[in-house]
Amino acid sequence: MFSFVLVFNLRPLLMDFNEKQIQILKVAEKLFAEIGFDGTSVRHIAKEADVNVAMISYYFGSKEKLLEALLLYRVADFKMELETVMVQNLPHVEKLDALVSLMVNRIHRNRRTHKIINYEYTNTCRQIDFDAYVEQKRDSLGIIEAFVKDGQNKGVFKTDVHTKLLGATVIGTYFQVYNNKPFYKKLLGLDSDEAFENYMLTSLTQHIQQTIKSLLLNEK
Amino acid sequence: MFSFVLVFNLRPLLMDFNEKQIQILKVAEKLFAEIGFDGTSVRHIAKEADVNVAMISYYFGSKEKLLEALLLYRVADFKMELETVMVQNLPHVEKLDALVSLMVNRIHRNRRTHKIINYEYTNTCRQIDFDAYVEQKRDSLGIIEAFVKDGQNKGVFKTDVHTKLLGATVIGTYFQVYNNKPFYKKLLGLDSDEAFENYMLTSLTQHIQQTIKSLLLNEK
DNA sequence: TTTAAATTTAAACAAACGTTTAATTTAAAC
DNA sequence: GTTTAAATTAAACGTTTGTTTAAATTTAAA
Repeated sequence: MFSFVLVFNLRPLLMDFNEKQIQILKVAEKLFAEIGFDGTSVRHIAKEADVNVAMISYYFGSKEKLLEALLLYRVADFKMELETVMVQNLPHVEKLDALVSLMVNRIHRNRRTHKIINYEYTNTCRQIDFDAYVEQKRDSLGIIEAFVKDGQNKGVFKTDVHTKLLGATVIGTYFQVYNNKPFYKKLLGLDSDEAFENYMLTSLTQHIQQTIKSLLLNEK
Repeated sequence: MFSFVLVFNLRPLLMDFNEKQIQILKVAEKLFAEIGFDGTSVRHIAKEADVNVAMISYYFGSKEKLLEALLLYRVADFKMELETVMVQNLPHVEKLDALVSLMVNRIHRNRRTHKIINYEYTNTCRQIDFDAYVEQKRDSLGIIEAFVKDGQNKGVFKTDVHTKLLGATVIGTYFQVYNNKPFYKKLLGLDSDEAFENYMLTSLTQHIQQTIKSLLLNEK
């Protein structure tokens, strides 16, 4: 009985999209991220996904609802499972590193959808539902805040920190580099997309870890 | 003879736009930033700027060239005059604060155009000239790098820092908050646009200063 | 006052847009 | 084999798009 209710509550999160629908969603994600929501035509999506134009309306209802479906499909994966790091019996310093690393990895994995959201979230004309995104964001920052407070109570973390802005520094640094890819590729001497990708997951991650640690840790 | 050549070289930077042209540019900047380049129609710009639609083609040639004119018009103001801070006879710590403060203020003043660039720079479909932007960015980072290196040589700054990524952390943190304005307004309990604006120029600036300082300064 | 150039306008242009239609094909159930 | 629903298609829908045209108006120099 209980599991029955559970299934129905999770249904919109499980999102039983069929193969063709997922195919469309993935192409839409790529194109929306690359050339923007308004810059991408449904015909372009249809062609790239190798389906008829009408299929988009048939499956999703409209272009806007396609975007909403994409958010529904992806935002579930935004969940960072910060708790799995939190419950580990690690020193605060290492926990902090693990936390930042997890954040960067998750954002990197979903960078396209994150980029779309960053573009569309403040667009007041559109009527897209961002509640799930906002909720995820709030949850993540809440867990971080609790962790920082705990560290502060135990005297490991500094207290004169804008805790609520730590997440902005992590994600912001990532996206400032990602959104200026050609510039940073040249600046950092990365001559291939693979080298850039690799840099994001090693040196950049390390820089962000270092940033957050030096903000929070009392000097030894 | 020499000044003659100089005038002609500076002409595209001086940008002798007339009042009506500037009126169009300002409206375009606002709309491009709010609803995107593709989301904004030339008729919308014309209506808001109270001019005939044809005036945009008449003055700028096309919608894309209007964007290029806007970049030309604004990017000149991106120049941060970091040198004026640099030549001051201040301790490195205070100079660092002044530097970050100047960066945030400049970015804030030009946030709309910066936002447009962040959206369009990686859009491969469009054929917009971003050379001036890239050059400004490179110059600014170059000056910062030199300053950091100087501080490191004098033993004031740490050496194990990703110097080339400092700018990304400053600008990235700013834009992560700015691009999620509704979210952060709620999170930070800012109930008006004025309160948000004020927060950006006080607490957020302070947070970024603190971030960069704790990355660079050796503990006393 | 005349003249020529610059500005402004309403209307029209073809192309592209998101969406719908109605006919056809596919696939599964009976 | 027939039936029924789902999937797929090409074509057409009415708008909106950026841009151009050609006429009208304004401006400023002659």
